[in-house]
Amino acid sequence: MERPGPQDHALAHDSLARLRELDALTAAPLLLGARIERRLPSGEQLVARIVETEAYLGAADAASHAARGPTPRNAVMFGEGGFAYVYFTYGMHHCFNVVCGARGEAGAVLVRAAEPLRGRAAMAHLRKRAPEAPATELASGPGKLCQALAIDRTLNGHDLAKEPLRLRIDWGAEPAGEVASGPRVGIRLARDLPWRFWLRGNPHVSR
DNA sequence: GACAAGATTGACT
DNA sequence: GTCAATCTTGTCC
Repeated sequence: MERPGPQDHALAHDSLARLRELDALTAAPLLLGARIERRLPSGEQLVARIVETEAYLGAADAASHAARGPTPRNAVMFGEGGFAYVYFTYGMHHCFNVVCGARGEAGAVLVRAAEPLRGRAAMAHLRKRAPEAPATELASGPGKLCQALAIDRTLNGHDLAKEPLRLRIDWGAEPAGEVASGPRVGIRLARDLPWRFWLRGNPHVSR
């Protein structure tokens, strides 16, 4: 492969363009191993590697926010792939999703857990944990991940090819480990669908 | 305008 | 294992 250079940004953008061609169910396992890069207002760069995802579709998925059509909250899910869908829930937590599919079709991949690669001390601070807190406590759940990476609703609809929140996907990479799947967590409807994916044995996976 | 539920987490028995 | 915290959103009146 080419070494990183001026085309780096363009390549990153192209890699996200592929998300517009994939539905969330196809993309969810493929996003395992992808990197989230978050630039804090201070300039510090945080990096984490995705280890757990869940797929949410549109009308065909009763558990999805988009199951009953567009609303102000889920509008981003109906847009084109490669953008962030961030929502607030339980009065205190945010959840970060990667929108998938073409404009008009609803779908997103919930990023449930990630492995901190860079900026662990800053993540611990954002999580209100001691600097020496175990890395497995920092982003091992959707709410924790958003707290550790300072992701909130101001990033809803954000283009993930751009600062300050970027997603880097190496589509050609070998799977980062054995991919396991099972029922999604925390939902009431459609609990039988095995649309949750994780890297088996990875200690940063939730629960 | 009222109200129930929620793609969670952390503390506690 | 159980449970409270906390508030936005969607739905129904």
